[in-house]
Amino acid sequence: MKTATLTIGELSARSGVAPSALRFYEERGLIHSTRTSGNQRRYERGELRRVSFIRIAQQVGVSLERIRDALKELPEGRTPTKADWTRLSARWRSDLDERIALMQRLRDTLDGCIGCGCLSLQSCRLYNPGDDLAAQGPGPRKLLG
Amino acid sequence: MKTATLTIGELSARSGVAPSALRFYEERGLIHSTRTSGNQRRYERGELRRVSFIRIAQQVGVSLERIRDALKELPEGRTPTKADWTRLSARWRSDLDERIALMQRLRDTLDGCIGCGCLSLQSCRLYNPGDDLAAQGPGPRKLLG
DNA sequence: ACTTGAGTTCAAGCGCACTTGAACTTGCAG
DNA sequence: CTGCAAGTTCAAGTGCGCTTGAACTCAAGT
Repeated sequence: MKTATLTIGELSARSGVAPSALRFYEERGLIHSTRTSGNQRRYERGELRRVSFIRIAQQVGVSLERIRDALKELPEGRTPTKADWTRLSARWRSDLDERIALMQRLRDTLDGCIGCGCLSLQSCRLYNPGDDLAAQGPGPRKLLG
Repeated sequence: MKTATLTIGELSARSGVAPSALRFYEERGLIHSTRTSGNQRRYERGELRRVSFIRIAQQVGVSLERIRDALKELPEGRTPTKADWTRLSARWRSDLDERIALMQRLRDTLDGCIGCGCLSLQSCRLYNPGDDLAAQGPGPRKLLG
C-alpha cells in the first residue's frame, strides 16, 4: 500500500505551496506534523485540507494570525470531522458576506461617486450618508473602516 | 479668502492618511505637489480625490504599483475632468466585478466544499470542474489562480 | 557501499507599505 | 520679534509573509 502520510515535498506538490512556506506555517502554528525517526516531517492527509483553507482565506485578505485563530477551533487531538469544517465554513461565510457587501458598495460608489466627481469625501452622501459618521473624524470611514 | 491649496497636514486630516504616507505616495509618483518658496508642499484640492482613490483601491487589494499605473492615465498637465475619473472608474469597475465574482465563488465553494469535507483538492468537482484544470498541475487553480 | 535528491535547522534577506527618529527650517499667532 | 507647531530630508526600522543560502543528514535506487 501507499504511504498513509505525506512528506513535505508531497504536501507541497499537492497543495501548490512551497516547502518553505509549509515550514513557516508550522512554525506559526497553522499546521502540524509528526516526525520520522530521522527527524523528517510527515503530514496527515487532513493537513492538506488545512493548507487549502489557509490559501483560500489568504486570498480573501485574511492574515495568517486570524487564520491561525480560526484553525485553533479545530480539535487538536483528533482528525477534524466534516461537522468541524462545516462550523468553520459557516464563520468564514459571514466574513465573506461582509467583504462581498463591502466590495459591492465600493463598486457602486465608484460608479456613482468618482463618476460624479465628488470623491473629495467632503460632502458626498454616498461616503458619509449620515452626520454621525462625519463626526467620527476624517477619512472614508463608511467604506474603509 | 481661504487658501486654495492644502498643506500636507490638511490633506492628511481630510483624507485620513498620515503625512508620512502622503510623502511616500508622492515619492512613488501616485500624487503630486507644488512647493512654496520655503520648500513646503502644497496640494491642489484635486489631490484629495487621488488619495481617496488610492485608499479605495488598496482596500480591494490592489498594489500601489498598479494604482500608480492606473493614475498615470489621468492627464498630467490639467486637472482631471469628471470624464477622466469616469473612465478610470469604469476600468476599476470590471476589476471589482471580477473580484466580487471570485469571492462569491469562494463563499459558495466553502459552503459546498469544505462543508462536504472534500477540500483536499484531489477530486472535488467544485475545485477542479474539468480535467483540463487538473492537467495544469497542483493547487487550487480555479479559485486561486 | 555509494550516489543523489529530498529533507533538516538556523540566520539572513526581501518586497511591500509605511513609520520613526534625528536634525534641521518655515510660517503664523501673540 | 519671538516662540513653537508644523514642515523638511534622509536613513533606518517595522511587520508581514515568506525565500534563500549554508551546512548538514536522510532515504532510496543501482
